[in-house]
Amino acid sequence: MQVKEHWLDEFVNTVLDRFKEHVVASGTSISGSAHIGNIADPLFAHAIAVEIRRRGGKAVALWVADDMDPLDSVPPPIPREFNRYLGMPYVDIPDPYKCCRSWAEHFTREFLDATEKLGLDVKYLSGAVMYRDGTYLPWIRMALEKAGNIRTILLRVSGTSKPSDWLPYMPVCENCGKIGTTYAYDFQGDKVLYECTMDVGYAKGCGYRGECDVKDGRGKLQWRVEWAARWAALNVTIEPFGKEHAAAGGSYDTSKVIVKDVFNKEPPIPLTYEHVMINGKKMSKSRGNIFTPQQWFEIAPPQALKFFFFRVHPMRHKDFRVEDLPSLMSEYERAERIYYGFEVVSDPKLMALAKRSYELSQVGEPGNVMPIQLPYDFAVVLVQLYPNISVERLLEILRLTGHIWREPTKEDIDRLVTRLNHASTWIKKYAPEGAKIKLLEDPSLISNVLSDNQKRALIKAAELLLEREWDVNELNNKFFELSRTLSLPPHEFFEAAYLALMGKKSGPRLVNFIAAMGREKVVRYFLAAATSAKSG
RNA sequence: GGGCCCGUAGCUUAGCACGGUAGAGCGCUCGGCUCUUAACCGAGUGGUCGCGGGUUCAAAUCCCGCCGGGCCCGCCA
Repeated sequence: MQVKEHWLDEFVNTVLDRFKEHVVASGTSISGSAHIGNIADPLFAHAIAVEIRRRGGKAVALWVADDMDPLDSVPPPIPREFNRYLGMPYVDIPDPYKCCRSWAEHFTREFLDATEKLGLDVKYLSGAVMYRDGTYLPWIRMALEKAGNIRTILLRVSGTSKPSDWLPYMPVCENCGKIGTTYAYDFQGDKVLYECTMDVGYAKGCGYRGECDVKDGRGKLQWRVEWAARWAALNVTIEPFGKEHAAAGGSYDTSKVIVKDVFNKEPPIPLTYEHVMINGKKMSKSRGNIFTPQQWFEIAPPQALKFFFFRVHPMRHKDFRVEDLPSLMSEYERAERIYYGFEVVSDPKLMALAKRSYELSQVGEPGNVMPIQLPYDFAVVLVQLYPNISVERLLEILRLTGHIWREPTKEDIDRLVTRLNHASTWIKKYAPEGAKIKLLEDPSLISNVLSDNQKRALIKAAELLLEREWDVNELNNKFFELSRTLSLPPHEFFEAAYLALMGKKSGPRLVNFIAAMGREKVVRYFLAAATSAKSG
């Protein structure tokens, strides 16, 4: 039986069967801060291109910023004053954060910053620039000439009926600057006649009538025509896109007919994917219900975000729950161990898939030696026990716990420190209560669940702690001795200690915990838990 | 009105294109590490594969129909 290939490799098999040279396009609307789901487009485009090249084909990956689109809602936290720009193209709207020349530039930079961190080698193109520099010009002219044909296609494929004078071009209104509200009804040569009279819900036309020269780049093609024009202009052969475009009668269905019948070119091979949801709900820029790559990079490395996408088939639903990040991270760490042969999986298929998912998730080539791992969930405990832990102390602990199996390099140490920072941010911003190490407010309340023997042990332990500062291993031995002296099974002593401190039966290694808390404070907790029952 | 995806152990899921004894991880339980405690190791535990039909010697897998969950298109991109 043949080993099942990773879905990406299977996809590349099918595209290489068609031809050996490819242009892989992707595109994103610049409607605000991107969310992690928007990364799928350039991520897949890049990975496909890399794999085609690896197999001896030719491929380039593109990412187009759809920056001529009209603003149709102002996403939080951008102030409501920006409602006055509704209907205008993103390139003409000021930057809400005032650091860039325009809205488009700001959010494009933000997006490119994320693709760079993810190591995505995608060629950046701007829609607005392509309208200005003539890239789209031949296709705009053709679309105007064959507008009747396009109207027929829209009606037949998507059931959208347009008036008989409708043209697939949206000029920017010279008077009010809006692009979403203009209606182009006639043209002579490159001059398009329009009236700014449309009411599109989020914006209303100003009533101005004018004309616009398509060579000036002050306008855009209607989306489904634009998409087809982009394929034609850039010779796109492959494009990943979200399933909203893939529905029957949706934009892919329509654009593929337009590109064939109107532009006389072939549509790209699609790779459709399901959207990423957050906490079981759809991410929506306009509702502000998003998780951004920037937020991701505060709590986890870029490789893990890539892994999130590559580990499952793109058509599967993916739900990101930030409180479950540690389990995603441990899956990633496991894939890393499998990749480097430190862990063996009995099923060769699973093993191959884990390796390949790991490999695809790297930024650049994977290193020769496995990085020293600090499991995310362990990091979460460490940062809570030792909020300001030094590198020396960290290495000492990791040596004790067996995580360090070779001399750490500078890169290893950087990764470990980054991991601690990530874990610490995660704890502060997103951790569920269960992951937090929290001391009891009133340890005396716990006394009624403790046995007399457990209370005696806590008192003895408190006395021990008062004696002097102990070495952690020494203290650990003392705790075992103490339990035996009282004929108390050691685990009952430890349970009592955790109950007294946090109201739970287990916790991080007790002696470390005590060292982090400070012994005086621990003594107070132990005594309170052990004594108050008699008085109350 | 139309389309897509998902439903497999308490949880997360692999397997489904090409039918052949349901497989992991987490959790849980127990044990080990002459002393263990949110770190390490081992074992055990656990599934009417959403439901009902059909095809077949044989169905988680193929076909039809339902149910439940989610998303999308039909307005704009």
